Order: sequence, then structure tokens, then C-alpha cells
Amino acid sequence: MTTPGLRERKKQATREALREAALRLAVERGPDRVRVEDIAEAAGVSPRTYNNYFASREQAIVSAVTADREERIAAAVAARPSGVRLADAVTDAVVEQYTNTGEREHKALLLITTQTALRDAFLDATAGIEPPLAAVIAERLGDAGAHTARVLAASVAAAVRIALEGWLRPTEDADAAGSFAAGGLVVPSGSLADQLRAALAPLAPAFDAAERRTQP
Amino acid sequence: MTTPGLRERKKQATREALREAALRLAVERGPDRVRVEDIAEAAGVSPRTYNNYFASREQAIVSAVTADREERIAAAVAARPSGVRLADAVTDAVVEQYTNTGEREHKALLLITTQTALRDAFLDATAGIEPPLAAVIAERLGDAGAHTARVLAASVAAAVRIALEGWLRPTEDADAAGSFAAGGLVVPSGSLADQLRAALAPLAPAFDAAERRTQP
DNA sequence: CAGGAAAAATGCGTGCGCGCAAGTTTGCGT
DNA sequence: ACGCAAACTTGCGCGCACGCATTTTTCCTG
Repeated sequence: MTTPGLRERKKQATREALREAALRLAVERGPDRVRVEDIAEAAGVSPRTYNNYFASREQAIVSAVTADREERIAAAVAARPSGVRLADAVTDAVVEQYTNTGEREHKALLLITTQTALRDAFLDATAGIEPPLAAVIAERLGDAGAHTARVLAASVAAAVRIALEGWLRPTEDADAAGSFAAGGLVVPSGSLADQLRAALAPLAPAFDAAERRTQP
Repeated sequence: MTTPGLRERKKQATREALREAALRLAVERGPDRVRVEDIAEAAGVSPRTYNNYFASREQAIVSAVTADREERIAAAVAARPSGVRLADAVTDAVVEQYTNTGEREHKALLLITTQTALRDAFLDATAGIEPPLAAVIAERLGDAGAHTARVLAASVAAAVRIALEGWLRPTEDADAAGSFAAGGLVVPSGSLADQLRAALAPLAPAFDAAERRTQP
């Protein structure tokens, strides 16, 4: 495992090349002015090979921003000392990994905002945090709570998705939101960190209860 | 609203015709022996009109089973007396709507199990319960908890999805699950009701806390 | 280091999702 | 009753996702 083998290295190199090519072309021309054929050609690979790596055209562009955020979040949770509340560990790790963003990623996010299909792909990508997150949570809860860990991880993913949805829509028709939230106070779309913490807060009691069940 | 107008009635009739045609054809031949062209023809409509109603071919088949389960769940929650715990109301409503299944629906589920694409579409359909569920939960929590309601509803949807995933895989390679749950006790895939209750149980503390915050 | 097995890349063909620009039906006001 | 506007349907075309069979590359073992 020290050397993943040339096989795996070339594989990751190709994936990286596709990522970068997709993002670059999407920035240069419009996002819909680029076909998979162009991306494949820019990466020096056949179009058929392209969707051996990415199921949809949008995934390639989005994955340039998403990268391996899933593993980073899981690692960040694992890095917290075991003394702190699990809920805090998860919340802080998520906020940290979503706000510590480079300049290049921020520009790419602006691009994503413009296209509905890209936004959807970006939101769908959040579901990918569930498996690694479930693993680290299960590690803290012990084997008995493996099932609970899975549910909690999925809930976190859902909450993050909601936070992102609420965040990347500054340009929304005001009347379109009047379906049922006409009662008045809708969150005025604060910073991303605020949105994430607000979305994750309701889940904290569930984490506390799960944690209490294994460490009384 | 008494008479939805002939426009809307024909629309629902077409949707129903497509649903039934898709399910019938999928049962008669194999699920992959049926093209959208066939379904559209059986429903007396153009193929292009077909995906004015359904985004994917699988959605039509699945929707014959799913129907309007979303609204039924929301209605079932609203029907519970306001005295009971919100967590119990939601859990019972979900279990009730997923287990009170007719004979025809059960046969269709067996069909869905066979095809991976159909299973995925079926699982994706569970996300549809979020909006109506968020509405009824928000109604109980008051306008201040609208945001919390959204998160809780999404968590419920995620939990239900996990329960369904665990339920409809009796035919899984034993070693395929050995990725990280090698610790030993994996749930032996009990009844659907058990799976649903087990998946929703970890969320109960979150519901209790949210409820407590509005009615001290 | 040679050769064979495993894995990945590629070509090809099919069906599908969807935008666009007509044509057709429904509903509503006068 | 009539006609107009909005909603729905339909034909057309393009690009894409993916299964299958073949070729090329990587890896391991004797």
C-alpha cells in the first residue's frame, strides 16, 4: 500500500486531468459550451473512458471543487480529541472543511451558481460524505451503535445539503418562497458557516443521546 | 378547488395511465424489455409527452407503487392528537404508511427488487416525503422552528432511505458487507416495520428537544 | 524475464432526457 | 357566444449514459 502501483497512480492522474480540464473549459467558454468530447480530448482520453470516471458531465466540473472533501471531513472529526462532544466535533469539522476554501475553489463556486444543473450536481455531491462520516462516528459509538452512526451520518449529510441550498440562492424571486413560509421570519441567508451551524444544531440532541448510550 | 377543472383532471388521468401502463408492461415482459415508446403508446400519448410527466423511465414504474405516499404520511402525522410525542407521531405515521400495503403493491415491489435501476429510483423517491413532512412538523413547532422542521424532515427521509436500503437486500454477497462492519453484529434484516423504527429511533431525541423548545 | 491473467481503455450501437419551436386544447373575460 | 391568452402536447434534433465486445496496458508468478 506504500506504493499504490503504477496502475492506480495513472488512474488518479487521469481523474485529475479530467477534473481540471472540465473546470478549465467550463470557465473559458460557458459551462454548456463544453461537451464531454471536448473534456475527453483535453485530457487525452476517449469519450467513452470519460464516463468510466464520471457518471454525468456535471460531476467532473463539480468534483474539481468537491475533490475529496468527504475524507477530509472524516479525518477532521477523527482528529478532535475524544473528550469533546461528538456533536461539536462533527459540526466544527464540517464548518471547517466547507469554509477553509481556496481562491480557485471560490471562483469555481461562482461558476456553479450560474447553472442549475451544476448546482444540483454540487448538492448531490454532499451525499458522499455519509459513508466516511458514518465510519468515524461508528468508531466513537462502538460497534453496538453502528446502525445509529449510519443514521446520524445521513442526517448530517441532509442537514448540510439544506444549508448549502439555503446559501447558494441569493438570486431568488421573493414570491417564489411564499408557498408555506409566509409566516414571516425566513433566515436572511447569513454566512455559510452560520447556515451550516444552524442546520446542524437541531441534530445535536440526537448525537448527545447516542453518545450517552455508550458512555454513561 | 371543488372541481379542479377539466385541464387538471385530464392531466392526472394521463399521469395515472402512464403509471399503470408502465407497471403493467414491466410485469408482463422484463423491466428492461420495455421502452418509453412502448409505455407512451400504451397510454395513448407521444413519447415526448411521457417525460413531461416523468424525468426517467424508472420513475413511472416506481410511481405506480409510491403513488402519493408523501401526502399520506403528512396527513397521518397531522391526524395524530397533538398530545403525543412528535417523534412517536412521525414514526408511527411512517411505519403505518409503509406497511399498510396492498397486494398489487407488494408484487410490484418484488419486481423492483430485481432491477438495480428500479431500486435506486425507488430509494430516491423517499426524498419526496421531505417537503410535506417539513410542513406538518413546522405546524407543530410553530413558525420559529420552521428551519428546524426542515432539517428534521430531511433527517427522517434519510433514515427511511437507510431502512429501505437495509430491507430490500436479502440477496447480498456476505463478503461485500465486510468493508468496515466486520465487527460482528449486523442487523439480520428484520421486518420492514422493525427496520423503520430502528432507523428513526436515533432521531427521537432531536424531535424531543425541538418540541421542548417551543412548549416548555 | 517471459507469459498469462486481470484490469482498464476504446469503438460501437441503442435508447433516453431535454431544449426549442411549432401546433392544439382549455379556460376566462367581455 | 366569441376570441384571446395560457397551458399542454407534439415533432425534431442533439448530446449523453451505458452495455457489450475488443484491444491495450499493467501486474504477478514461476
